[in-house]
Amino acid sequence: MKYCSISEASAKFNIPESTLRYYEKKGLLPLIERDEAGRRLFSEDQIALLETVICLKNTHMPISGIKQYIDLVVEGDNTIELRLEMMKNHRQAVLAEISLMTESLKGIDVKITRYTNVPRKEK
Amino acid sequence: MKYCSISEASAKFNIPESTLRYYEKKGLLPLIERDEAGRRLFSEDQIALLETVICLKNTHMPISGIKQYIDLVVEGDNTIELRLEMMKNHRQAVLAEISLMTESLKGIDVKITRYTNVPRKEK
DNA sequence: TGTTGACTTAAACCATGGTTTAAGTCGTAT
DNA sequence: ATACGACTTAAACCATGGTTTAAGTCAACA
Repeated sequence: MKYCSISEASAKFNIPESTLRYYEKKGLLPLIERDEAGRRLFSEDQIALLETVICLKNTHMPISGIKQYIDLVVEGDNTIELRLEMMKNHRQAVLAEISLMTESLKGIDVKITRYTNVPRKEK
Repeated sequence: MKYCSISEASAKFNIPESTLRYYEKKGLLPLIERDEAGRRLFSEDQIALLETVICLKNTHMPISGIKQYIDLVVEGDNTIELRLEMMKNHRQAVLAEISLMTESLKGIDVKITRYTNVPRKEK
């Protein structure tokens, strides 16, 4: 296995090192190994987990929710049902949010149209 | 013109009264009239403006940005170009965010598929 | 050997977006 | 008259999601 340092992980995902440390402290990145000097070593599994964390973060799952999910992952295969439920629920929430944004975007487009077609002295 | 009270506005958009007061204080709802007793009166124009505020909020424009926009609206017709620019920029930001969410949703769907097809004792 | 750069920690700090509280003022129904 | 519900204010409070700071350790290079 290849390991990477915090600076490499930071560069890879374009996330500040401070944020990665914060995530670890919050339990989003458990089981991170250290070298003899106490420096974090991200295994490939950790990187994959980080990718999942980022995916959940991008879809606006709160940190507490991500932690719940990660805790289930760590707990092992007998939590797969629960994880499935979580992901299904989250999926619905994400779809709802995308719908709301898409709907609200229409209001913005109306303004763009209106402001574009303002033909001199007309409201 | 019809006017409505804060409780009516609150009910209409399903937004707490405290939030409406907060928005007014932040400059998102300027020029709100009062009755003799000092109570807010939302005119139809104010309600329309509030609808815009909500639309921008739903698409994650920060309060500072919404205030900028509202300030331009209040300033009058000579700011239409600027408003158009703002809305165009915001539109791009919203599209980018929707893209990111949609893309990240794929990662979630992969998990759902994986967890759904876990056929007994297989990783 | 010493100084530089990458890392560590805990704790303090910050911005954002509200929500809650406390104290008070009205208008109206009893 | 009074008591109730709807409203007002300013200020305090809160959660979320980080970021920054201060002080220290370590490896490697000059």
